[in-house]
Amino acid sequence: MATEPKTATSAWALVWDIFQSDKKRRWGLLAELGLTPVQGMALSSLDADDPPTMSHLGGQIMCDSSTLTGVVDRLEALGYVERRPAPNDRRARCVALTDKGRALQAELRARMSPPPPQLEHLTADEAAQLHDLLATAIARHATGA
Amino acid sequence: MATEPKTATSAWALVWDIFQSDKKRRWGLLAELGLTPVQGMALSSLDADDPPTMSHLGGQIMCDSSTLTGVVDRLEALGYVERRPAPNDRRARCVALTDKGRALQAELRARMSPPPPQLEHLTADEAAQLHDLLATAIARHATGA
DNA sequence: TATTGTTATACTCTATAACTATA
DNA sequence: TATAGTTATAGAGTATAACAATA
Repeated sequence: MATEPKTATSAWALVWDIFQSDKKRRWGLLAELGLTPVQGMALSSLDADDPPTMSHLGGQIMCDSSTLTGVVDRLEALGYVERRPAPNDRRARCVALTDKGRALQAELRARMSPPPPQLEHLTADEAAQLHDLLATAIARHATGA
Repeated sequence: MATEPKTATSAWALVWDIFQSDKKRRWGLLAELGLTPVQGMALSSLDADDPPTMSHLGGQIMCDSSTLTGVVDRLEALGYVERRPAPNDRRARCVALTDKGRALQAELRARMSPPPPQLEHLTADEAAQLHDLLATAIARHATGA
């Protein structure tokens, strides 16, 4: 296009480009740990101090309850999580990390946290600006401002 | 954490949060159009003027050749693409959009392009700053600067 | 009656290995 | 020999419907 728009829409398109170009690295990391993408999402979203119920976890990772049954079955077979009765509802079951699962979660988070190479090319000031803009957007959205 | 870091890493974590919170909308859009996530990626990455070969398309959307065979089979059965012989290599086949596929691609791109609600809360100036920072990062990475 | 989770079923995605046709 | 694409096979993700236990 002749004139660059520079709107929220065009900025989002750039975010997409960066996300897409980083996909190979992320998938490779998961594969090295022997996890599928959904297993990685489930594992990294588990709160060690507050094990969610199946339905709560399903809501977090946008996963059907019948799908989640299979996913958690496999994570349990791998020894990363275990199902426990829920305290307040005898129908529900909580998904709790095992020690092995906690260790893998830490490893996963550590390896996933580095930004893609594009963002490494920003100066410290520029990175702080980027952080502030995003934090501002999120905060305004949260407060409905 | 007590002190906010404001680095490229923390900025990337915020991008993740926004991406995650927008997932439901994106998946819903695809479902409304009767497409799976991979089908959506394939369709939206096809260049109408320059149909890629199977292997080129597979590289773009990070998809194994045998997986892609099935994906393209289904897109072809739905009438969105058609396989054509490649001009220079009698082994290869190009994946070309049909008229129906071009229309769906336009619809898909139009519906996917709006930014998530968080970014709508930025002013025009802030959005332009965000665009510039991301464009700078991408440009420096591309030129190895 | 409604909700939580599982099972049954069917389809899609995914990768590995073997294969055909072409380079 | 190497590469492009398909097929066969097996496992994992996905959703719908039916179901049992509990709220």
